[in-house]
Amino acid sequence: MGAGRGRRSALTLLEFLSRPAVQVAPELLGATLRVVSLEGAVGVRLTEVEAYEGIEDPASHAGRGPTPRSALMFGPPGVVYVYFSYGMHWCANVVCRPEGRAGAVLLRAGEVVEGEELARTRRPAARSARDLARGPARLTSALGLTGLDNGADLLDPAGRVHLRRDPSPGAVCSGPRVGISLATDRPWRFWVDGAPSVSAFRPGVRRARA
DNA sequence: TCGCTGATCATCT
DNA sequence: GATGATCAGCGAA
Repeated sequence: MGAGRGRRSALTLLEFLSRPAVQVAPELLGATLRVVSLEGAVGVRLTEVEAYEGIEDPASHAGRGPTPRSALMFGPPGVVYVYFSYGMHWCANVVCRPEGRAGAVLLRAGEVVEGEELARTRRPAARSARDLARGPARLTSALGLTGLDNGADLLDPAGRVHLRRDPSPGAVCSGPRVGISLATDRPWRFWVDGAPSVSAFRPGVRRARA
């Protein structure tokens, strides 16, 4: 923690993640998430995230109080929350706030900065490097995270998931969250201005009934 | 490049 | 029984 580097660097990772997701999310931009496996390591520099809070946030998995799935969001911070989406994709969050208060930051997009070859084998459909981790399910897939990693502890140096913050991510933009149909007025999506890996904005649409 | 659609199942009402 | 923090593939422009 050098002098003059801002408040973010002065906080320990635990203190950093103990705050509300809305505060953590924009400062997570530029950070690198690194996942080590038997196949190798993949590192992704985050360019887009979304904040989800607790019972005060209807769009959050924790919006109706703890359920078997969302219980992790009410647990201690620094834990990875991985959930199964649309019957086929995994999406990853970083849990925030002290135990008992729910909050999480959804990892929406990033740039692969380590292990690109391994990421490509996991994402054969990607047409270009920027497509490797463009979108929450793609990002999670490129990193090799699945439900087996649900509950993994970022604060454990011996664990296989690590987070390295970056004090200077560049200009940060914010806007409405993607793919939700509740609380769409909250500008809790944050991204690095101009980053090519930022996913396209799509409003949440309810599927028409058959 | 844009827009639409099918795939597919855990979770919650 | 309906919904959803999505993606890939396709056809049209």
